[in-house]
Amino acid sequence: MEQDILKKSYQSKLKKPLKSSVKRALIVNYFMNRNRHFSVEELYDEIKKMSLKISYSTVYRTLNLLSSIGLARECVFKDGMTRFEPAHRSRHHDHLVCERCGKIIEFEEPKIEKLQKEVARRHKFTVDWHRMELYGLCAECKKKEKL
Amino acid sequence: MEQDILKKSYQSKLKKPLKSSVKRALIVNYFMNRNRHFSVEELYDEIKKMSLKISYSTVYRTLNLLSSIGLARECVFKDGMTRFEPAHRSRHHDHLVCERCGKIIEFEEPKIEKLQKEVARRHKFTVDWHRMELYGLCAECKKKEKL
DNA sequence: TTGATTTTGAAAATCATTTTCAATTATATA
DNA sequence: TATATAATTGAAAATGATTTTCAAAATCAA
Ligand SMILES: [Mn+2]
Ligand SMILES: [Mn+2]
Ligand SMILES: [Zn+2]
Ligand SMILES: [Zn+2]
Repeated sequence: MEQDILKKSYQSKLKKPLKSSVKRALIVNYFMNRNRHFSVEELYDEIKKMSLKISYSTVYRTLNLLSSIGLARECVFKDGMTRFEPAHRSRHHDHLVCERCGKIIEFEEPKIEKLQKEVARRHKFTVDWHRMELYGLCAECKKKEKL
Repeated sequence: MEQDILKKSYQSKLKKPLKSSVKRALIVNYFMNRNRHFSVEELYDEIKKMSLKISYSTVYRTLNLLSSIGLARECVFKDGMTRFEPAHRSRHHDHLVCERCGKIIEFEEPKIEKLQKEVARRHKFTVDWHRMELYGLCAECKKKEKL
């Protein structure tokens, strides 16, 4: 099951034994089967909906764990809330964020990535990671706008 | 004095009269004479250093005011704290952020901006604003690294 | 089983920022 | 100049997402 991936990855990096647990299994399961961003609240509500007990502490702890071992990617958009996405489902990408409906569109643009490296080189800067977000109106919201 | 620019701009947009005030003058004065980002704490400390009384409420209020009428630009980097910069001192640009020493380098890269527009068009998305930050090590920190 | 260690959740803490509200101040007008 | 009106201020409380604390519950190795 999914917890094994976690255990292996976790123990190899943090050398602390992991005990298996029902709560963590739930969270990891939700996580592994998502292929897009989700907020902490979204995950929390989903588990609550199945009438299962869970606390925010545990949710945050587990998500941070996944993040610390590189299984989860974190993004913080304009609204300031942390969202997570499984790193194994997609490689690096950037985001278009609709300020009306909140939709998040992912995109890759290798030409931009290349130019970013060029900018860094020009400043003798070593880039570890970056974020790029374009905010505005998505096609649907623009359509509604016109009525 | 500087408050006049503010008053004119503010009243034309928010049609509420602005009374002049010593505290606001201090903040606006600091703001207008900076040509790079500063944190709220930085400004607050600076005014305190001149042994002048000021409260964070007033600092936040005034900075938000400058922001709301477009005189200030806000950026929130990885650390989650809001920084401000005077909009009249420079046009749009993006940032390199050193994760070691906190240095912030500004850059413009028109080729990237053009490609961003292209991405947006491809998704029928209308971009209002964007942010792009490259995080890593600056040249100086890299040098120290090697010792 | 036992004993050691990890996990959990409720409640408290954090921390930047905002809000509240009563007191102070500026400004327009009489 | 005095007064009325409206804006400004700051202390303290509120906010809200996230983290921490800590005692109780669960897991696991021997
Ligand atoms: Mn994404
Ligand atoms: Mn800048
Ligand atoms: Zn939309
Ligand atoms: Zn540096």
